[in-house]
Amino acid sequence: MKQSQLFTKIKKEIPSGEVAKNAQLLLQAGFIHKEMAGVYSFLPLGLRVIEKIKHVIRKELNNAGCQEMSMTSLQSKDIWKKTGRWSDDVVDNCFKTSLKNGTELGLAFSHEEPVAQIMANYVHSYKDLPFSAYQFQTKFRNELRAKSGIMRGREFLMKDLYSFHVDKKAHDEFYEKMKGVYMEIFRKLGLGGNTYLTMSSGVPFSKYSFEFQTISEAGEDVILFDKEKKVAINKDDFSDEIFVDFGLNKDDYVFEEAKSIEIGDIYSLGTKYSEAIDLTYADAEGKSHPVFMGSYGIGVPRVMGTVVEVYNDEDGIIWPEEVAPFAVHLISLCKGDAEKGVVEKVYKQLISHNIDVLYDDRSNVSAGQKFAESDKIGIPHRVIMSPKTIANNTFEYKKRSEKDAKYMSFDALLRIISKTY
RNA sequence: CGGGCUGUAGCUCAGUUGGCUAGAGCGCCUGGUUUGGGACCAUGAGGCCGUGGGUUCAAGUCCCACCAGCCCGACCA
Repeated sequence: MKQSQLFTKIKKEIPSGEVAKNAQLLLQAGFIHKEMAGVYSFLPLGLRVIEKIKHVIRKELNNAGCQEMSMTSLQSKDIWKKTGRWSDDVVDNCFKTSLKNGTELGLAFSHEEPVAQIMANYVHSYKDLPFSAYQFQTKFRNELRAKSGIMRGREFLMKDLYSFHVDKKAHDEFYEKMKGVYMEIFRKLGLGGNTYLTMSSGVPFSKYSFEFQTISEAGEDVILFDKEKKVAINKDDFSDEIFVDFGLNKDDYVFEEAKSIEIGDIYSLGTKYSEAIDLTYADAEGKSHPVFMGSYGIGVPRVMGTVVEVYNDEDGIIWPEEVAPFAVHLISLCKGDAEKGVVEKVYKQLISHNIDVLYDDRSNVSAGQKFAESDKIGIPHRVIMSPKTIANNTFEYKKRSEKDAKYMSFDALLRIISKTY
């Protein structure tokens, strides 16, 4: 894409009214627009990042045999009444509205009930199990207080996966597998190094669950973790009891304490929802049993915000390659028509190699401004073309994460850039 | 939902004990000089001073209410 066509602009000042670093950097560089507290629109650059994150998640889940679907945000209160979650005393962050005729509706904050309701139409026999289905879908949560930029929104895109098994044993096997799948997702998203599978207290219907916590000062949680052994426990749940329950010896570990961001969670739901919704199957003897369920969430904007919190410097964002809005920022410092033509050709050549490239073709902007803005956007690879480099028949390449540039041939450049694509 | 802070130009902000026609920087328009780390000169446009009420000869400034934003706390399936 040509930068002259991009309607967003990079702002010089940090927007006021945001303390969260992720929101500051993303607003400043034109990735997002704030509609109201906790509600953000995604502009072209921001949407590209969202799509990249979705792509990584989708690929891993599909590989794991999960099926993608899409459920609705509008839900009738009846199914939530079945599980008691319509009551404000049970779930206090549900947005509620109504039809013209007065029928009450809720905006889905999660989809355990709807998905169980749907599956009740298709699951009748043990032969229909197991399976798992997920979606990327907007969730609405009436948080008492929005904070942390895009990391705790009132409206946000969530990947929610639900699993369906005949019994706990079959479920547990899948649950264990998902731990690995999730870690692989976060590794691919660039968060592997400082993300910990963390033991935590569960939802009311299972004593414990696991969270994926990324170490960051911007976090709202605190975990105790053993760096070497990769064991972590949410500070809220750190007790002798948890060690006993997991069969671990507390003395085997050296725990550090750090603030962290919960970027994912996986829950064993048991039969709570299937019993309430009447999602049952017949076993080989014809006896009826409730389906054993699990749910597995990743907040997509929260992952995006976390990446920004983890990867930035005083000049702006530094996107990991897997989630960067573009792979290459091609910056032209040329003014003459002939030289501009050369850059244009390189731009097209990169595209023909299937490389996402943002081409700063603006001719009325100073070099310094282009560099400063490029740093803010944070595209991992930068290629600079100037009359000098063209005359020398060389390409100037600089990584966003490094200070110094290198000069190389087009082929060498291509090798570096296309390594991850 | 409790406590605190803040709403003035597109953005970041200044605006004195209430006092004339509302200020700066950035951004934007126009013209010119520039071009390797947010260049410079000149010119111009741009305001319901969050909303409503009140006090006053006079309100951006004081008072009340409401709305919105931020922070701390509580909350976070």
